Amino acid sequence: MLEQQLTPLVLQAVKELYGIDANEQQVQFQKTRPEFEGHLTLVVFPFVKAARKAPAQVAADLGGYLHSHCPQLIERYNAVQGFLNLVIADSYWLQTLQTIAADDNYGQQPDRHQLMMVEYSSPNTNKPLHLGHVRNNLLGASIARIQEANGWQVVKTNIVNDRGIHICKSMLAWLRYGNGETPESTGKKGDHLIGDYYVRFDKEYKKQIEELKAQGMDEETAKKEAPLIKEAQDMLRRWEQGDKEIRDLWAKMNSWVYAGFDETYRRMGVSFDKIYYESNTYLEGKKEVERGLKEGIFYRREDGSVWADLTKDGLDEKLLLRSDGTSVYMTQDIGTAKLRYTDYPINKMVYVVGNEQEYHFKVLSLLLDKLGFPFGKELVHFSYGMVELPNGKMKSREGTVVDADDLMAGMIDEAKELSKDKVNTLTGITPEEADEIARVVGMGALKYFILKVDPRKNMLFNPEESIDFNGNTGPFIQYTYARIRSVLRKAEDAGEKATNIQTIRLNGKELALIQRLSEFPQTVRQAGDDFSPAVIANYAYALASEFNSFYHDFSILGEKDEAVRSFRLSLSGAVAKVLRRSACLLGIEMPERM
RNA sequence: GGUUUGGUAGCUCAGUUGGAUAGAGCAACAGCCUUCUAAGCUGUGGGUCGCGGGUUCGACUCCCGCCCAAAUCACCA
Repeated sequence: MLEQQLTPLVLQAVKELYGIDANEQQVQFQKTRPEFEGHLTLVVFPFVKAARKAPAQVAADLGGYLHSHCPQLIERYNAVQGFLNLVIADSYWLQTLQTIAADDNYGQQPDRHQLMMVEYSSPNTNKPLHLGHVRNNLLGASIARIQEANGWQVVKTNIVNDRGIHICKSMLAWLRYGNGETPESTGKKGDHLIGDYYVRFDKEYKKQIEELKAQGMDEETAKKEAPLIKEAQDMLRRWEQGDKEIRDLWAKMNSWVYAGFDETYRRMGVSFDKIYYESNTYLEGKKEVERGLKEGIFYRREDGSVWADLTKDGLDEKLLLRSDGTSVYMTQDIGTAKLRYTDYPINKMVYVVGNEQEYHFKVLSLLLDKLGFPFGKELVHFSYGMVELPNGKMKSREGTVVDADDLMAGMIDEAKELSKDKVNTLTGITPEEADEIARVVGMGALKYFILKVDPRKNMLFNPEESIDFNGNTGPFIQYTYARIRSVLRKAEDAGEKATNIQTIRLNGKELALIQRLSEFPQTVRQAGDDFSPAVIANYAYALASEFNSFYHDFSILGEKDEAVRSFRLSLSGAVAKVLRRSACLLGIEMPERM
């Protein structure tokens, strides 16, 4: 890398010119701002005091030194105040492009020989996926790809919350009001069908509460005493006891939901290597808690409930088993962790879970550590922000959720509508291809929209305003790619070749593109270190944007000079490759035409 | 109340160990298709970087105080 090449020379320069023993930290390079001439800028302020000279003088001195010691690399320089702008020779950039073009895995970091498990999605089985899950799934899938690019071996996992009071509510409502409806009989996706009964339960439950209140009961008591909730709780108890009738119903309804989820995951383009079910892990969690109890890590209260005392760690006391012996969320997570580490040699565990659960994961980390799991302390809670609607948070019971299936279908419809005139002008296009383009572009718009924002921040989604297809969007990047592909196809037809050209003069836009391309590996590393697909999205946008500007100003195939034409083909090919790779890290597909 | 996170253009967002005159997109306005795909390109307007102090050659960035918003502190998940 350029900076690494120049740093020792700068250290040598300050030593010789001023007698300063500087360290690498003080050698600060940054990309030259567009309003100045140059590509790389050395910030000389760190040396100004010790040099006892004006900043502009130091910059000029260092410029002269670097230029005379490395004329083949540094063609010119200019000093503006404390900034030394270096003009790097074309030959360096041409060589850089050559290296990039020849590398089929450009950006891929060396193998770490370590395994990272990424948990994401983690749905409840009582309702369909909504926009919040979409953010989770897209982030999880993207992070998995980004960490693979950073040399990790990645196992994607999903913990399905398939048991508990929530699913009992749906089951009960279905038994009472369902008349034996099935996905087949209604033509509804299974997850939506179950979700409808979850909503139905809530409606009837509220009705009962109101009736009880009308009879003079206070709200708190009414919520506990309503027959429906008591029945649901009874159902949960029977489930835990293994009541065959309840278990059969539960299995049937969950299977409907899974078929629905599979469909949604498929459309979303996310997948898992291993799926865990809470109904299988909660007992394991209980065992671990019992062990902790025996070993004196936890304690039992008089009512029989089991607790962990975390006051010494600056946290509170945490419940692990209820007084009736049933498990809570934490118990289940402990069990799931145990099973996972028996199944895989995990070096790092990552949980993609919303920031509302930060406290939970702080506690989980501590508890796993206390229980003697080596991975406890280092678990990563990849905590992302909520998706908010203009009038606040989404609430499934209040019907203010944006459904995942509806959202995806809407995006694809919109892409189809928008592209109708355009796509039909493409030669030899079939209706199937046109549909496929609409699907890829619609999903690309949705994915980019969600992934381009910093995961840690809450983000706003306004259902009234459609997601853009112009500007800083997924389709912008896809379109740039499709245009390049079109040019490359034409070049191939004409027998044009991208060859290794080392002798031409570069224009500013070509040079900016090569420099941008050269930043890809560090961008991948940063995205991995920060767990941020947004870093990749921003990079891809900058690259596409710069290419479009170049494409507008210069002809590739129409260029008279054969060497330049060949170089531009090579450059365009490299841009397409890196755009594709970036999009892939985001889980965005690229159309060959659009 | 404690803890955590955030507050940048009308709106949605970038701004990576502190660096030059804080950037994009959308929306508005004005241009550019007989030339490799106009989902594109070029330009104009739009800012007290929540407020006030401090640290220093230099602060959107670091520190302190305050204001606002969100999350969390459950025998919920």
